[in-house]
Amino acid sequence: MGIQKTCKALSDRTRREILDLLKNGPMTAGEIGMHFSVSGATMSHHLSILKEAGLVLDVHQGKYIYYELNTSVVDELIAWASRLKGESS
Amino acid sequence: MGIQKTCKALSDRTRREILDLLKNGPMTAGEIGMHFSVSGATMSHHLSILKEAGLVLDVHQGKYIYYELNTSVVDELIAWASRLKGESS
DNA sequence: TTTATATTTAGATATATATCTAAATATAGG
DNA sequence: CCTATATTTAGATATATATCTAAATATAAA
Repeated sequence: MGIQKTCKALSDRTRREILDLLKNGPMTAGEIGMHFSVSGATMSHHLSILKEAGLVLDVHQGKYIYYELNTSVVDELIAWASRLKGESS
Repeated sequence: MGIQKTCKALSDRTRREILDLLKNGPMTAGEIGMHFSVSGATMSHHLSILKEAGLVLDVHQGKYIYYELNTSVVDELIAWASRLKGESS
């Protein structure tokens, strides 16, 4: 958590695109991976960074792990950026 | 410009702190540098990345270069984050 | 023009990161 | 238990980045 991890997580294009995908609702790691031309291991790496940053939550469901967007951390980013402009939120 | 350069620029702690300093108004590269324990060359590097991202503007004034926060790029970041949540702005 | 100050650029280096393949772990179903 | 599928972890590698010192550029002032 924290703005450091949030910004680092967002500094990679693939990870931002993962978040864009998750706007439409939770997806399994495999489903997410199908949208990108990277190995499963690389996808797992990106997901773990997004999870560490709190930008996604993971829900274990049987054989699958569903990932979903965590908007509260997005709100924290917006709040940080707003303060830069001297605004309360 | 673009969200890629913006996020990369924000992914470094020193650069975020520079932006925080600039909330109080424009400062010269030297003044900014005095707040950090890095060389002038390193400070110049950070300022160039912030400038490339459009997060700061530079105003040459005689022997000095004043840097100031460019809030319009901060607005673009906020807009991008808001769209992640499915909001218009 | 010469000297001093402000800032950037060049070149080097150590650390961080994105990626891969191969192996390990977890769960489901026969 | 055994096999198949989903995902992660381990280890390797190439690129990117943050930092430094030294040199270059720009402007001001003597």
